[in-house]
Amino acid sequence: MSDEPKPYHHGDLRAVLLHAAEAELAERGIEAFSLRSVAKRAGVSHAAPAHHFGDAGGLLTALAAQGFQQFLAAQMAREAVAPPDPPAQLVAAGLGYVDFALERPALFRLLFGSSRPEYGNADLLRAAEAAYLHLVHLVQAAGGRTVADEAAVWATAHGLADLLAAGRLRSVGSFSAVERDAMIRGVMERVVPRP
Amino acid sequence: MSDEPKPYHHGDLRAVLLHAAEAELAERGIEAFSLRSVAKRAGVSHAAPAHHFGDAGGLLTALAAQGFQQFLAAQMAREAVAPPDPPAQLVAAGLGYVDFALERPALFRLLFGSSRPEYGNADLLRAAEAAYLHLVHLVQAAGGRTVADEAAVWATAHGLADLLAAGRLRSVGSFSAVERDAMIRGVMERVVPRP
DNA sequence: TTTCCATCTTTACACTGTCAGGATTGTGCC
DNA sequence: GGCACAATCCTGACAGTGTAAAGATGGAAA
Repeated sequence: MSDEPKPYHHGDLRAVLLHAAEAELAERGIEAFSLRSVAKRAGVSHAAPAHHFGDAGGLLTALAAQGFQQFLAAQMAREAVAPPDPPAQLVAAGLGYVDFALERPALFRLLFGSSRPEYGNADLLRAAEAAYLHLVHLVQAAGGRTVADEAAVWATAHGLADLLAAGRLRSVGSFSAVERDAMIRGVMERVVPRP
Repeated sequence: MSDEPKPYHHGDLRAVLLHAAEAELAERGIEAFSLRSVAKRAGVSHAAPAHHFGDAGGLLTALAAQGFQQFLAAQMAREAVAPPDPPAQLVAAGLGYVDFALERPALFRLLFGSSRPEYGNADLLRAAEAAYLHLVHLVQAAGGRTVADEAAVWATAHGLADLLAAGRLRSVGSFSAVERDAMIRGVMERVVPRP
């Protein structure tokens, strides 16, 4: 943005590339994602990303790791303004799950619907594991004990997020944000564990 | 397979290309899907598909339209061997939904997690609409009346299918097929409309 | 048989990711 | 301060991709 034309060693190229990559992902979608476009947007040569991320998969892996942290943050933001009882916290996590998918659909698709990130990467594994453990913790706090308890909550939130982000749930297309939230709450409450 | 080397006008190139495309999709995934590889597998020049499908998106669109029909058939196969009461039919549809995702994960991802097919295409719209209407019909037959009823069933089945096909539900990784079916049944029964 | 047209091939071009080698700049050591 | 070294970035090249244009082939209608 405010950089003067000093090509070499501008310090935080790695962060700039990650930012440019997410913008490219949001604008062109994951299908047309191009490493050269990212480099061009960052104002750098087409081979510069290789030094920081290895290859295109490495860049998308780093972006996914960062994305999982933001994904978890979106859930926690909803939990922070929800009643403290475990069922309400679980419903709030579902709302945050959908928030993230609707606000950043391309990134959401990178996290859950793409095989380009290398899921053996330590950073990505750690970030994804944190999001997973957070969900498991919420389910257990609400009294969930079985695999079905965990799967029901996760699958329902994930299905709502994926279908809404893709615009497939046509009946919800005309909903306002509050109507949509109310619907999500209603659905999530059906799968929250009941002791 | 049993074709003799008669290059020109071998009759059913369109069907052969669709078959090759699905095989390529299953083997290399949607990320590495290549039109030239499909043509090579079909034993034809790399520009031959253009005449039948226009461009790569056209081929994937036709593949998706065919895929939605098979997707609906997988649900109906489960319904055919289930009790005839509406709730059981709805649970069976969910099992078929997951069956399809597990047996053809790349195709499932093409249908629900890709923007490459052209969803304005008439054939694709018709096939997707048929699958959607079938679900809506089952929900209504079971007593569902609200948007939440429809969304709960669809999202849960879709979430289970997507997460299982991606291998994300680690707790289910060690399950046998019957154990997995039992878990899916248990989850689906929580969101089936109850009058 | 002759003409026409759908089908398929060949050729070409721009774009992509990746690699090798060269240019530039900051940094530790004397 | 001056210098070798390493980190960083650029240039150039290559194989592979999708797509368009133009030519080749063979079936079908006249």
